Amino acid sequence: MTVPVLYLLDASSYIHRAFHAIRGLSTSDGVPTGAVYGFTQMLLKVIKDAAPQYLAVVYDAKGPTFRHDMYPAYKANRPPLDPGLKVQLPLVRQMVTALELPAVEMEGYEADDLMASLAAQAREQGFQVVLVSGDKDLFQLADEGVTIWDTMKELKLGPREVAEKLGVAPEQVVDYMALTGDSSDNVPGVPGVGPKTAAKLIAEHGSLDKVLDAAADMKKSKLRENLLEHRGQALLSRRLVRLAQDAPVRFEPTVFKMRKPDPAVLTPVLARLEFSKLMNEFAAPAAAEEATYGRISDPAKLEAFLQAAKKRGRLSVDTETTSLDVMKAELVGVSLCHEAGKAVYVPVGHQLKKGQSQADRRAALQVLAPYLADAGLPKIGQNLKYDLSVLKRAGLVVNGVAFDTMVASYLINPGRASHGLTAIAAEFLGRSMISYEEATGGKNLSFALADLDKATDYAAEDADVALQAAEKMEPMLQEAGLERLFQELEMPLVPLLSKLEMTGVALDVDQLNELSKELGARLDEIEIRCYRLAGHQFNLNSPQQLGKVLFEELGLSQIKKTKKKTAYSTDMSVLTLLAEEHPLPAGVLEYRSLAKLKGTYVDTLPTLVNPETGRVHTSFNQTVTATGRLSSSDPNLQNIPIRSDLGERIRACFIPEPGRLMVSADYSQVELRVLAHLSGDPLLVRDMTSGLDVHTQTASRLFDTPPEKVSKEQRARAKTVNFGVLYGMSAFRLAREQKIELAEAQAIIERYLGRYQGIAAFQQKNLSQARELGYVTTLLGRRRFLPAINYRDRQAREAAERMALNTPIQGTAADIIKLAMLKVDEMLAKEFPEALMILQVHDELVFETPEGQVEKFAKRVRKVMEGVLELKVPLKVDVGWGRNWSEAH
DNA sequence: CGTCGGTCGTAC
DNA sequence: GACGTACGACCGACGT
Repeated sequence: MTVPVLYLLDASSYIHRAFHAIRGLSTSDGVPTGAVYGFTQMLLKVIKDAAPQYLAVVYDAKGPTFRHDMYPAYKANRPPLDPGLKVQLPLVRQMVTALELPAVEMEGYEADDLMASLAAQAREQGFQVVLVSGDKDLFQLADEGVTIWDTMKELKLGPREVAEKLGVAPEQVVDYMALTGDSSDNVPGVPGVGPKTAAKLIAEHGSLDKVLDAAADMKKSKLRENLLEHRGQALLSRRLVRLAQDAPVRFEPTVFKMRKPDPAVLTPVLARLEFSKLMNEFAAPAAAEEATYGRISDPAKLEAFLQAAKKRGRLSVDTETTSLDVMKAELVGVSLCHEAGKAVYVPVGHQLKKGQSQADRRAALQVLAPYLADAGLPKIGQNLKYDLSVLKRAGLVVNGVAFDTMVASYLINPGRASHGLTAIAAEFLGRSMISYEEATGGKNLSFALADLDKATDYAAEDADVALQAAEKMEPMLQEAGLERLFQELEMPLVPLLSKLEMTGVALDVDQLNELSKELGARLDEIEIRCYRLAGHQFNLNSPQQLGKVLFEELGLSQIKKTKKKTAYSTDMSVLTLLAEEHPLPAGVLEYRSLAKLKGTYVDTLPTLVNPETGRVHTSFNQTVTATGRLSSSDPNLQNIPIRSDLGERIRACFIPEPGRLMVSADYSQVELRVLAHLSGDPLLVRDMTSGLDVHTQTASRLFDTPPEKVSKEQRARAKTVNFGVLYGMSAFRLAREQKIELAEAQAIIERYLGRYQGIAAFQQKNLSQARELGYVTTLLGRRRFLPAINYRDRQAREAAERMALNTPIQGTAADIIKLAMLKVDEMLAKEFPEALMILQVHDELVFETPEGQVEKFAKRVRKVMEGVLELKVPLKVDVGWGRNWSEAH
């Protein structure tokens, strides 16, 4: 039979090391978590590597110990506990508890003493003991049954290794340390005696007592005096470093037996700490019992359920489909819930097995339709935009879209890594959920093929969790002052975005294909030219290979390294500089710009045209950006080129239906106007109101030149400064951008903030708010947490400062255009029912409208957009139109 | 053969 | 050692 092994883990040793090793980790709302994370990782590593059967985490006593009675100055040199660490200590205990690990602590004793005492008892009961710690105090315990494992240094120390390391046997370690002392614990030892001398003395005489007895006869006068004079101090030191093996703890194998953590307990702790990676590892196993939720296949029963929902005044809705792509997804089932824990699933498109039944699709949808369309029945759900689109395609209109948990989670904390329902369930309800894989029995299997019982549990749970999460979130939105933003802006946007996505935009595919051929030919030429210049073929798309050619073979000047310093940078700025030395970089630049546009847009866009609608349907994501902007993906239509000629030709491929025109309306200088409003700076407000050119005015003030005498170059410089202010620019960057000395750049920024004192004050206000409250806000109260703003890590802190300066501006601009989308949509419904909103590109809205009404349409759109909010400066909108998106600009 | 981090480049 | 916010193509290392 194998000998059982007990692992005793020194918590403090690892907490401190983790705290210092991992700086700058915190939850997205600002609770530091580096020490907990590091500690947990280390703990899991021990569990994984050693697979211990018996283990305990051992803590130091919170208050003084018996050593303080012996020696009041014990550990007196320790600086006070860092507050960032102090707040994590209870979190570590929570984590250990949640992992269901046995823990030991005792008033008056340090962890080392408890470990020594437990080890002694475990040895008597026939256990081997491993002391998991980095603390050398424990070396004294090493013997044939006790080893010390320092996981950080990957060291396992038995008596032999201790003897090798210190030069004395484990039982001599206390005597040795009595001579050397321990500066971290303020144990004095004997002055002038370090590790070398101590080891030599102990080896020669055998013990401390014998060393002290022999002191008087020693030859080295300094050593002799020190030993004689500090004899008492040495004896005291030995008492301090000797671990108590008689602490009143009891080793009971059953108590120290490892258990498996319960996901239901662990999940909420991991969620609160935002340890999402660990959360995946500990995901709850399948709850593969019989269905706990109900299933409805009888239309009459569905009717009754919906009547109850109507009476209760709310309905949580979730759809199951065959695809994540809404424009391809077919409805498979609908889950509904109006009372926590009592959701139902209505399958309408499953492939059934023998003996199973589902609702007749048409009958079920017919019953559902009036309830979904009932604006007086508030709808709740997760990512309702998706369900709205799916249901719309199934012929069902949804009104009364009241509470989207994904959107609510985003407003409560836009910085969270995920606003998925699983994350929300963990964070707000402390529960885990059935995974899609479990429900369908595979990763990418269609939901229509899923086992009906599993599908029911999975689907119904979504509706149930959304309902319950919404109840939790509602008061949190109130508390944070986000209620109006949620109710009046973000929620009304949900159906509008659904509509926008479903509308899509038409492409001139023939033109794109033509462009592709032309670009292909030009790329071939450039490629050949580049190979000739390099002397051989290589992959022009590989920065790594290019770096080798440029810097190793051709010997061009190395200008900068990449972020990770692993390679030479070959980005645009570098190649532009190198173009003066050699013709190859210019060729690569040309290749890159063409290849980029060809690969990303010209060749890709046509493949994304939906065969049913003949149009491209992007996703407008409402819960992605940290500032409140929308983002666009699959494809991203918010970064279609505009600056180059080729970009214009790509934009020209975005076209309206025949007989209609493309209309583009964009806010002019919206961020500067927002800055003027938020800061109230008198000069900027005056400039933005007067209609004069704002960059010329800035140049005039920066360079002490009358506006009419401002040169083109001065205006351009002022423009970059104005932009820089919006982004929280550093002097360093400005100097590089404008190719001027750092000192000059500093002077320009100082002069700017001196002239625009309202802006300087606004910046200070944002910084202090972020430091004190931990977040910044936009005009409509949108929040962004910036935990890093109080970090010691300078780079992280300064990045957070720039975010604190930029976010209120960018976020307010986002608030404004979202408001504009809603107001324009209302206006369109009343006045231009044939017009369609097509795209939003941050400060621009794109429409298509019948040719005949375009001028009147443009006028009305401008009026509505300019009037969405009354600011200290007017909002200005430019409207253009044409036969394609390019012409509309 | 798929995943994922790094690099680069487009937009506002 | 980077002025803010995104998305995505491509490469190449890494793990299965």
